[in-house]
Formats: sequence, structure tokens, C-alpha cells
Amino acid sequence: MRKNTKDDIIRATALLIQEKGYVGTGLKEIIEQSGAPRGSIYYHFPKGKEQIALEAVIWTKEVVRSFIQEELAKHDDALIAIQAFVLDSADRFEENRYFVGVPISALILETASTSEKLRRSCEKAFEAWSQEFMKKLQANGYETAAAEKLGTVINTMIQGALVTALANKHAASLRTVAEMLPFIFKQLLPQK
Amino acid sequence: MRKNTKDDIIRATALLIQEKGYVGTGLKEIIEQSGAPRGSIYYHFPKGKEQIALEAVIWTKEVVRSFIQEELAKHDDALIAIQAFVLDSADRFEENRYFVGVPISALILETASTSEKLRRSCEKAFEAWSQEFMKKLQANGYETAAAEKLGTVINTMIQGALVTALANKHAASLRTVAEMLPFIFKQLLPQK
DNA sequence: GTCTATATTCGGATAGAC
DNA sequence: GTCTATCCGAATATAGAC
Repeated sequence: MRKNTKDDIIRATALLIQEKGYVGTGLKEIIEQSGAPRGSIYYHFPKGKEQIALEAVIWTKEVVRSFIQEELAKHDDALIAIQAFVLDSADRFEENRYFVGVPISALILETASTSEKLRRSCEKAFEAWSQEFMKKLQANGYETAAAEKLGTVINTMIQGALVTALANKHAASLRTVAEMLPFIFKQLLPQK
Repeated sequence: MRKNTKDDIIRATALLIQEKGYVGTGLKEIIEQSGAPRGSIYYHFPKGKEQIALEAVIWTKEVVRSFIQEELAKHDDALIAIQAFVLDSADRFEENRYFVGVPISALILETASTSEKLRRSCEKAFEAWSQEFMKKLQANGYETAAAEKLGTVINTMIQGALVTALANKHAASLRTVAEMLPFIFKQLLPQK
């Protein structure tokens, strides 16, 4: 009675990439983890593994993007909202079932020099997330240029902190990023 | 007349991991790229691929650490020195022959959940680099706690910016990090 | 220290039945 | 849409000669 075989595969792939990387994730595992029928993979994804990863990136991009959007909507003030988001990410990281776009960073490092297609889609994911931050900043009166720069820096810091958190097995780096945000914000004041 | 087969292998591995990740790097390629004799791999590294990667991490850690040290020594002022280092990293990134510790981030994302040994050695590398920044800050009068926090944040930002730079195929993210540094520094003033 | 040969497992992918 | 069987290449690792 399964209707969403394709979605299941995409979801499972995103998770697996986050765990063991792109190359390290086998089609066999994807089938097992997704519960999808073995024979269905090449029906849904005629171009094989790369296509699955590509769609997993697009899926991750959207999931994270809308998650950021929701979280930021909870507070009017941009600084408070973004800080809360980062702190919340830290909590989720420690509760183990984090899912904060790590597969994108993993894919970039693995495939930046081997698959232009994947690299591009990862680039777009980062762009989309940065833009969510940017939009929030603009809504708080920040100039376009400042908001854009700040938005990308925030995304960059979060990605770096996630890698560090994985290395350290704890989320202190994310919390430190949250602490540093006010300092940057104060210097790029919105023009009232 | 080769004397440093082992070092050649380690070096080549570090480069290859940076390019295609840990899983994506084959022993075959390591032999080819290093110019090492085919039969020598398991003589020098009885425990196989993981051992090679482990030593590549340690090697990378040291190379980058001493590089940071040298660069930071060029200016007395911590902010100026660290900014110069980041800007210099951006230049090297764009000149294509960058080598700034990317393999560590790649390894973390790939093996954090599969090899404790590798994860730990990566953690130590990040620690070593952060400490170089920290030492510089302390020499400029920053308190230990502030210096430590700042040092790790700087390393985190650089790693995030490198991933972003790989995604974007340009080093703007690194330059932006350099721009943001003064804002953070000003808020965590050294106690005179 | 270095070599070749080989064992073994596993990867992604295809063909063709149902 | 899904299945099984199978191909082919590549991977790491081992054994044993030189």
C-alpha cells in the first residue's frame, strides 16, 4: 500500500548521506533504510545514484528552508529570532535527532571537484538558507547589502559550527556562535 | 633512491582526501599519486587505509598549525594578524593550490559516525589550530576564557567559510569572515 | 622493502520476467 | 511498478616470492 516510494528513498538518502557521506552510502542501504522495494530504484531514478543524491539535496534544501522560516517567524526581532534558531539547533543536535542540513556540507566536500551538478545544487541550498536570514534582517530595517552579507555569514558560521560539533560530539560551538551574533549585529546597524 | 616513501604516501593521501573525500579515495590512487612502490603500502601501514588516513590527519594538523603560527607572527596585533591570515587563505584558495585543512572537515563529516579513531584525531587538529589563535590573542592581552572562546570561533568560521567557498567556487565567504572579525574583537576587549 | 597474484567483498548498473 | 538474476569493475586486504 505504499504510495510514496520515491519520497521514502529521497528521505532515507538524505539521512544516510548525513551519516556516512555520499560515496559511503550504498544503494543497498538506501533500499533497506527506506523500506522501498528493491526493484523500484531504477524505475524512479533512471540516472542512478547521482540523481537520488540530487533530489535528496533539493529535498533537504526545502525542508531546512521552511524550518528556518518557521523558527524565525517566532520572534519579531531578527537577532533574537536567529539566536533562538541557532540555540534550538544546538538542542536538537544534542538530542541526537538533529537534522540541520549537514548532508549538504558533506556532499560539497566530497563532490565539489567531481560532480558539477551536485555542487550546484548544494550551492543553491546554501543560497536559499542564507536568504531566509537575509529576509528577516531586511524586515528589521537592515539595508539590502548589509542583510545579504550578514545572511551568508550566519549560514557560514552555522555550517562551520556543525562540523565542529560533529568533531567534538557536543554542540558548544553552536552556542558560541549564538553568543557572537549580537556583536556582529550591533556593528551592522539597520538604518532607521 | 627513495627514502621517504611513507611521507610521500601520507602527503598524497591528505591531498586526495581533500579532493574526493576519505571513502572516495582508493589505495590505488594513493599509490599512483604518491609515486610510492605498490608493494610498500602494507609494509608502512600494516593497518591499511584507516591508518594512512590517521597519519594524514596528524600530518595535516601539523602543517596547518605551523603555517598559522608563521602567518600570525608577521603582525603584532592579533586582529590584523588573523585578518591577514584569513585574507591570505582566500588568495590561496583562488590561486587554486589552496591547502587549508579541508581534509579534516571532509573526514569529520564522513567518519564522525563510523570511526571514533579518525574523529578524535580530527578533533585534535581543530583544537591545535584554535589554540594558535588563542595564543595570539593572549599575547595581546585577552583573558584566557575570552581568548579560548574567540580562538575556537575563528577556527569554526574559517572551516564554514571554506565549505562555502567550495560550494561557490570563489572565496568571497572567507573575505567576509575577515570583514566580520573586527566586530567580534571589539566586543571581547582585552583587559588592559 | 618491494613485488605479484589472488582472495573476497562490494559497488552501481542492466536485462528481462512478472 | 516491482522483482530476480547477473554483469562488471573496483575496492581493501592477504600470501608468499624476491
